[in-house]
Amino acid sequence: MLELPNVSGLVVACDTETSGLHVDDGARVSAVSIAYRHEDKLISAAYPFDQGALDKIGVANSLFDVDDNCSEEEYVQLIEWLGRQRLIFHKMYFDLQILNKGHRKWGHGKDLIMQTVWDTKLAQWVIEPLESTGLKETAARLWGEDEKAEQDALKPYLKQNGNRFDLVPWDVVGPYASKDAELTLRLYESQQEILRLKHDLLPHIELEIDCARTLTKMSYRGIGYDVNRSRVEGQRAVAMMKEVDKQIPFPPTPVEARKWFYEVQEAIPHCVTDKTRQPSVSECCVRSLIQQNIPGAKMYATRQKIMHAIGTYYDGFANAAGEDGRLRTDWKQDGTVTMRFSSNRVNLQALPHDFQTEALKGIIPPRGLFRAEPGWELWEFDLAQAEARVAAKYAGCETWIQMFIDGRDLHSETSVKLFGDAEFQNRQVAKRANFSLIYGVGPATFSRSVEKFTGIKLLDAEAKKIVNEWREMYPEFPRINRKAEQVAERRGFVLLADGRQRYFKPYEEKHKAFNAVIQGSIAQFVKRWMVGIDDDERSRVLLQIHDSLVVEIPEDKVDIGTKAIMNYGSDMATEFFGVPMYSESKRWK
DNA sequence: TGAAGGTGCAA
DNA sequence: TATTGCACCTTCA
Repeated sequence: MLELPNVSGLVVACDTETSGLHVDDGARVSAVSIAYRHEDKLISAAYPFDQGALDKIGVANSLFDVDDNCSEEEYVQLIEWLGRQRLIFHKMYFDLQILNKGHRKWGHGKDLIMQTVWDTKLAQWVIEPLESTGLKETAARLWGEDEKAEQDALKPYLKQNGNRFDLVPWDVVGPYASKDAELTLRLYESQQEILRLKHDLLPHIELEIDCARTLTKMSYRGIGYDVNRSRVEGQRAVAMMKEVDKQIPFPPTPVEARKWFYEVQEAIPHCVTDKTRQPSVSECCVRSLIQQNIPGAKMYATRQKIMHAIGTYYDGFANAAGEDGRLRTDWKQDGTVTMRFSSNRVNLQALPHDFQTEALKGIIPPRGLFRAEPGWELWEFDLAQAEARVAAKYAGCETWIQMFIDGRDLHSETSVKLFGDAEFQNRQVAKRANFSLIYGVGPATFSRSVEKFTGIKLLDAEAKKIVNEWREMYPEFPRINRKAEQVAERRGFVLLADGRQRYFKPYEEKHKAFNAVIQGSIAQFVKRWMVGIDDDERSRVLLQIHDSLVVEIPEDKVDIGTKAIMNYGSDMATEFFGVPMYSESKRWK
């Protein structure tokens, strides 16, 4: 059995080595290392449990190629012992998921969320937001630790094994394996020292750690997805695409499309590509080709939509789903400049609205393939007009604030002021103006935004006129944009609603400072909302989509549950931002 | 075969 | 001077 002190409540830094990067791609524990202080000594140890994987390779090469992995009993002993300590990880989100899945052969998954008290990666991100938060990079920066010996020793093995740490023999990695747990413990201790002086950072770290707990639970859960149906609908989409291709008078690739549209048909390019400045065949450009009655344009646009849906959703999601038929995104919590989370592996923060897949007639749209747990329902909660309300507050725009207090319609009123009425199209343009001009955009970008979202083409003079009139109507926004830019320039950061600092890199453009305040403040709020409503019995948060939350609620508690979540969000947001905020809900089905 | 570019999705 | 984020496909070195 392993030699572990028979005590509880020790601060233990823990690190896992694994066979991959995501549980649904088969990642499991291959080794566990720990570091702690006991009786004034720093003790560290590393235990292999599935290292070298002799049974995978199948053949022992020499008398010394023995299986030096620890036993199943020792695995259980270690996990139970960890369950009695106070744990620290450098990215708890990852290790907790791995430990919750357990060993490749033995299982013994254990949820250690409540035992986890600190995350050195999250803390490091809050303390030094512009530096790398990698463990080795941070150690090198703080203490001049050099990892060269380790790199040199492991490189040939990793190269041979496709970067699989778990396939490197234990006699090679073993000596280095406990290093990360040791570094994590030392980093924790140094962070505690720093926070004694910068104690105002602690609440921000605690919020991030709370979020990590919820994000970890969200990843344990995943979200129900109808994998079989996804494949069936995907096949129907493929058949549909083949039919479409028959009607396209050129091989349906971007290069051939470009040739056909702009050389053979001599169409007028609507816009050019970013880097190479070629005539573009993107959706907005093809829309202009359709208006020019260029043959093949309509069908090419349809093809692009269908192909994107197949690759990203119907096939992509089906391939990424876990064995339990649930989709698990890989949440990235730190590192975004916006303070937002991001969704990786499968991007569940960019699910198409049904109107995007209207070209796929008779095929179930991607959102229709998500499934609630039997006895539960899926609901989405969002903050209505969050950016406009928060921006009005920080710009000090009384006109807007009063509208929100009175419950009047912002876009209609802007439309009336700009165009004399709130007819559908005018209101749409006014809405785009309100969305984009609060951040100080110019006529060109405004015009593009209007065209993208409404299909309405404005003449340059018209766009310029609207922008100028809008700025005169709501002068608080141009002013606050200039002010925010100056603050960012002078201090190197702007403050968000909760006091979190959003730093700018030296070379970073500062004109986006006001945008950063609004986006960042909303992100910080939604973190609190998410953490506050997450509960395994009454309302499980499954997704966070920047200003909205997708939540699973028991059928018999839907009425109280949805009301409670909305009231909680509305009240907390109104208090948080000091302007009337409210949340809306709609069922996902 | 990997990087870069283009495209499309979300907020 | 809108901003930010991610995945898939094609092209090209």
